[in-house]
Amino acid sequence: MTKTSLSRDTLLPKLAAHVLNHGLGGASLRPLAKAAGTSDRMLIYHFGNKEQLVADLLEHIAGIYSTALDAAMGGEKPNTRRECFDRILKQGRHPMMQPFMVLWWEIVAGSARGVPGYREAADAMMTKQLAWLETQLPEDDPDPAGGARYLMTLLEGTLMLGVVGHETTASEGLLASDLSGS
Amino acid sequence: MTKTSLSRDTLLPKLAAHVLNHGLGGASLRPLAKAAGTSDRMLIYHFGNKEQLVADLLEHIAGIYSTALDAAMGGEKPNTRRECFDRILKQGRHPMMQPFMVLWWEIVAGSARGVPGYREAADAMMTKQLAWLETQLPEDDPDPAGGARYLMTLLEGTLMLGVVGHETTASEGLLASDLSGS
DNA sequence: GATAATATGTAGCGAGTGCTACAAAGACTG
DNA sequence: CAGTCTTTGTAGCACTCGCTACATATTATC
Repeated sequence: MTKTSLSRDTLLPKLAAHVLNHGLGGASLRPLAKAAGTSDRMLIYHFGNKEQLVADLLEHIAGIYSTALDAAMGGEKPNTRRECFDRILKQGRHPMMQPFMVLWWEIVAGSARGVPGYREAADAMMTKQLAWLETQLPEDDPDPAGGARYLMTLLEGTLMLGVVGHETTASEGLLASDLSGS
Repeated sequence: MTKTSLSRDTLLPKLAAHVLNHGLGGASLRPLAKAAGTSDRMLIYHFGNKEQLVADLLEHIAGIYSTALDAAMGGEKPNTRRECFDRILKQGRHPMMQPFMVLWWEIVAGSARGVPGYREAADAMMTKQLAWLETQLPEDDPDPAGGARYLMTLLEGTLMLGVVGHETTASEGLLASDLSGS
């Protein structure tokens, strides 16, 4: 088991990197294997079949995201929800985050379609992000749990509109009036 | 041209029906052809290649959606934005709408990934829906354009959280306090 | 009715898919 | 050293993919 799981854990980061750049649904064994410096034969050997590979990969990516969020924690807290929203939105739109965002929408779509493993990964990532968002709210926020969910709803809606080419007027003009308090 | 486009127009509804039930990205020519009562050979003949077929299909589906929205228009207007939000959310979560919603997230994901044709379709559908949403706002709404965008952001965020298994606490608790005025 | 344009069926190509059978090399254990 | 177990390479299978060559109907035009 030690050797096997060690190999799997060695493979997963490289596979995840490839998936972040080329997508998850369209990925096939041979390109994945080449990206990880091995063969399709060995991927099946280590993961059993492709469905399991995808499931493990999703779990691994959720883990990456989780640790990234943990690393992003800390620093001075914002003073208002609006400030919190803007800060996170800016981070979400950062070019560095784009491969992850693209993959995120693919995961959402797979979750909606019922592709095995996708919903679990999406749920895990969303739960983690909600917990993280709670810690990012202003110190004096009257309802951190509810506020995090409200902000997340607004955030994801805004990001989605951006993906679709409606980042401009989307929520910009409106948030000034509605994002103040709870 | 007449015969050709007539055949194309005959095919498109059946193709769209199949795509709504089985997805767009994973659809391949032979199953599509069988669903439309023809052959892969003829699909290529009528559309040139698969990319063009997908583009035409997306445009056709956007058209379907547009007319569906037009048909849904009318009726008494809601009295508050909150009422408007609830009504549309309920409609969006209706089982009858689910195939369309599933496809919608696939289109969003394709748009994010840059798949040819997806972004245009997503943009068209979103633009149409925003225009429709403006007409659905309360008569006395102080800022219909902005309000539609705000509601759309909230709506799409809520629907996305639902797809991912977070429909419960998502925005429910919060909307009471924040959705009142402009 | 000859000719041409349009429409459709049959068969298949080359590439890619997930996955497996077989064999062999290496490592570990008695 | 013999025997066993883990890891890996090679080759290939049965299948699907988008697409095309070729032949043949069907229809329109002169």
